[in-house]
Amino acid sequence: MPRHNRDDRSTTRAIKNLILERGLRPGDPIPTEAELVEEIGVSRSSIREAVRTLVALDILQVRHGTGTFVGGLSLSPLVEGMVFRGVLMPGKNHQALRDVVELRRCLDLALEEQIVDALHGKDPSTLRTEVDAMLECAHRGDPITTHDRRFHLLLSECVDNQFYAQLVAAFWDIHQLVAPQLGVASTSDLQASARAHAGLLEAAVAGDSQRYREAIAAHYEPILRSLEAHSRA
Amino acid sequence: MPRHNRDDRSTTRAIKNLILERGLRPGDPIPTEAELVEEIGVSRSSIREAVRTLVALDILQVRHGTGTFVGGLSLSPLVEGMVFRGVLMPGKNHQALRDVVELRRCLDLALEEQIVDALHGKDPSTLRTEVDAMLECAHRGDPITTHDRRFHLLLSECVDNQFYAQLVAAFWDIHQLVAPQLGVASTSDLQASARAHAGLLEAAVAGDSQRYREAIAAHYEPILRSLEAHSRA
DNA sequence: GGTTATTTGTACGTATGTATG
DNA sequence: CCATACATACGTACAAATAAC
Repeated sequence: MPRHNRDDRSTTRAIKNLILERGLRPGDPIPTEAELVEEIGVSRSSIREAVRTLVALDILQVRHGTGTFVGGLSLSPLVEGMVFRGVLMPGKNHQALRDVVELRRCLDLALEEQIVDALHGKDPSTLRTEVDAMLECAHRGDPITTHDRRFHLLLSECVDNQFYAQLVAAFWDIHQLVAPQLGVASTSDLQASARAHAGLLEAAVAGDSQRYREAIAAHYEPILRSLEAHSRA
Repeated sequence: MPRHNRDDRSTTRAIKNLILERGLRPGDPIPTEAELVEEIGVSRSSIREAVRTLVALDILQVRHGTGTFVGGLSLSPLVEGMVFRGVLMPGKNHQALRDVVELRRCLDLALEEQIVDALHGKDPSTLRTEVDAMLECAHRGDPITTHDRRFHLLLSECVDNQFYAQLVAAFWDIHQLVAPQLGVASTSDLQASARAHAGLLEAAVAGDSQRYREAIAAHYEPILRSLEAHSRA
């Protein structure tokens, strides 16, 4: 009496259905592998392969020796895939990275109005803190990556769209993971970048849309220039 | 002499490195499982679990009885993850789907200039064909999904950004896969949607940015209205 | 068209590493 | 430190799909 599980798609479906039927939420534990074997009716190998698939999609998380849990449903698979694309296809001079940066810039411009509206006359201390830290780091020649990321994350939260915030984080991660191929940024680039972030915040709290759009251009100028330089090489 | 492969991360890395070192491209075959066992030095189970991970990310593709190949590096993992998010988190009235649609609209508006520039005075037959087919289908009350998708794909190719085109395709797929929860669209909605696409094309070939932006609004109006209706329910 | 070799899919058993109490 | 529960890894055998002869 052979089974007809063509591939692991049916097993992954079964696990996803199990999550839905029981109303599990991110962080909740799912049955152990042995229990899944019984409930779904396939071998342990198949369960494990299906779990791998769902872990890759951040639908599940596995803690060795502890158990398996519902994942964060983040955009991490997007990041991993795009990073690999970036290193696999360096053709046409980092076209993949350029595409990501261009799209980041487009989205920033498209949501300028919402962000300026949200920040006009506010000057939240969280954003200010990150900007000050960036200026300080750049002055010392230290990398500003952690503050840079937090700044953009905080900024993205001004828009009432969780998907947008996740995309911003994903784009930032992709950029950061692929950028090392371009070589390290100079101290002057660091300082210019820090000042660009300061300019973004200033313009937003001032409610100056025009200046905010110019600050976006200033923010991406060193990155795109670096990409241009590598295009000619 | 125990091995120190902590998890499948090292095995997936090994396979990815293999692809990079040999300069393989999407569609190229990679070694068989048995060969990978020898070359990487882990068991077949581990190889298979790593392959599952990479298949989920569309870095690999497996054909039963034939072999394993480099995948299309598409955004399919983004689609699968977001779709599951949409069905798992119906809270706040389809917030996830609304976020995706809103972002689609933002991107369309942000790239309006590039698309209008590319199409001004052109009126390409490929786009015209899809629009005519949509109008015809809507008139008969048939779904316009396939032509709708092709139209947006063709439109996205006017922008010189492969990532944008992939995102458009992914957003469309997410929308299409989650939307059935909202119930079927009426015939009048279908016809309105078909006319909206026609309006997009007309405005673009006329080089009329203002009208194009209005057409974008008309395009998303029925969708957002449907989402609103379900929010109040 | 049928046979066979190749390759992936499934199942099972066993031993080991890891976290919890 | 020990015992328990769980995930990790390995090896083997067989089933199913595909391709080539």
